Amino acid sequence: MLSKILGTKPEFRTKVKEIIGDISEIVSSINQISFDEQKKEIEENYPDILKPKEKIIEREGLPPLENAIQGNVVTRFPPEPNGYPHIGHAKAAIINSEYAKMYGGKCILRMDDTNPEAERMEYHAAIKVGLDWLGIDFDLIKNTSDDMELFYEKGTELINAGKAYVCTCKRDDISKNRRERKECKCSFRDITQNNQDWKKMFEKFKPGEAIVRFRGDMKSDNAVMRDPVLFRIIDEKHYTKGNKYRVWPSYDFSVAIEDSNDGITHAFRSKEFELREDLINAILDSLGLRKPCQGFFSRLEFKGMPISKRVLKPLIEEGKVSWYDDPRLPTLEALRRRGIKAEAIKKFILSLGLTKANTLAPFDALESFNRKFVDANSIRLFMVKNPKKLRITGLPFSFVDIPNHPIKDMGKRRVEIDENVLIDGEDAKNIQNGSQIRLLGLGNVRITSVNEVLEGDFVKNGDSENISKIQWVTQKNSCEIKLLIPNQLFIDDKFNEDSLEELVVNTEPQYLKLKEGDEIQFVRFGYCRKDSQTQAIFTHK
RNA sequence: GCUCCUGUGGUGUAGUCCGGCUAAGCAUACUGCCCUCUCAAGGCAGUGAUCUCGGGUUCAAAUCCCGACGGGAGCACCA
Repeated sequence: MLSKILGTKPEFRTKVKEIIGDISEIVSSINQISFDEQKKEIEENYPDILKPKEKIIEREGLPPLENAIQGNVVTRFPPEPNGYPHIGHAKAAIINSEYAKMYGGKCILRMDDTNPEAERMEYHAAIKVGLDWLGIDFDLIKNTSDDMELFYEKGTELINAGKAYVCTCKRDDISKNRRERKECKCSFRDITQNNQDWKKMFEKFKPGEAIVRFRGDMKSDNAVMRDPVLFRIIDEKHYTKGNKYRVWPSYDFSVAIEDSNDGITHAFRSKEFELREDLINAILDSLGLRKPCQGFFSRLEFKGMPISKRVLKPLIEEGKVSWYDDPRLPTLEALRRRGIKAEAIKKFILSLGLTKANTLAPFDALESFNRKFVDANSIRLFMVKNPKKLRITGLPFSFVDIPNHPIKDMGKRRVEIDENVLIDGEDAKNIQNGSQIRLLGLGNVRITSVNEVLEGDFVKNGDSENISKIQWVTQKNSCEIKLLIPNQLFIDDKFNEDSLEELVVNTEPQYLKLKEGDEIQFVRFGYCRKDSQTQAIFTHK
């Protein structure tokens, strides 16, 4: 009661002590009155109270950005072309591009390709295809490696300012010193010496012999601040730049420079980069460059659907999973092939919000969004598993026209029929002799025999209430296809041997007329996507 | 081990910064009803959280403070 008053009338908050007495007096006097009388009093004089509460209007999309000016927001998505894009990439790309859209700004796609050992054109292309499919438009597409001269220039600047130095220590010693928070001897070399060594890195030094380190703080609690690497030597051929460069900037350095240089105002990336925020700011501060606002979000993974290359690669090598587009995987290609729509992914990801709490989303949340997109456009087709023969006598017609969709006008299809049809084995089990069944779109049949082949008589104008209604296909014209049903890949960290069911099923000849990639709903079974003339993949119920 | 992040119904989240009009909104899942020649979609209703736990501050705490516990990440010449 008190809270209610203070909430509505904040001006009373300073006089809490006085009010508190008044309220308890009033409340106790009201409590003297019986409930019915109270109710009557309210109904007569204060009917407003009885009205249901207004629904709180839910905020659409992402939470507002700090320091954002309409029209001036620039975001970016910087994937490394070292693997196939997956749902995690989608999250980063969608969040960044949505923010740009929200504020009428721009979004940049920047291929973060500064490790020639890992990058490949194949991945670069796959990322582009994936983003294209997601329907994300970028205002600018570039590669980090396009700015190598800029990195060298800024690196030189840091060395000349005494804010970076060349370190020639062994790798193990460097990490030992980091752990012990000790400076190494290279840290004390003068600027002239550093400049000479810096030049030598482009020619004389071998990979691993020298690196450029940022002068951070070896005593810092944040381990990434302990004189991190800015440049290292890699002689591997780069997939677009060839052998033009061999001194490559590290992630922290290139991101800092690029974000600042590209005019990025807001940079969102996943949580594992959180410790780098201080470093990036420190680098930009020591160069006197503008800093973007950084934001972080949790990684997105589905239960039992690993994203990491470390897990996926062996599965592919061992043949446990066919390829990166295997419908059990969370890669964009696999999701697409399985029948998940880009719009559904987008809605789903936005529904997860910008939390930093670990998210292990259940796949059914995505399915639910997808179902809404897919339902209206999916042609309904009959399909039977474990077919059981049914012979119908007294069939009065040789074809039926069946609507392609129960609500939406998607036309009808003509199905030629004769007395021999197939029904689903599961349905056949439940049929009793003498009972009636309804063959959807056809009519009722009274079962007269339940032997190896079911037999029945056609019933004209049969009642459809309280009768099981089942799908069917003809024996003569039905087509056999393979149906792939993806299940959870891992159960409790162990590969699920039954993660991909393969069924041979019979469906209508209409299937062959559909385009590859069309989403269909096999009636009473679920949504599936046509993968080829001979194969369909189960999307979800 | 050290450092950082995080903890709201079965699940995913909103609210937490600036304590009060909310014993907590939405989605999903589940249940029931309506619609229906599908076990889909759509419509309606319902179950379900004392906001990880324990202290503290306050007239008032999911919201602030302290502590514990659980989960995750970083400690690479990968990004």
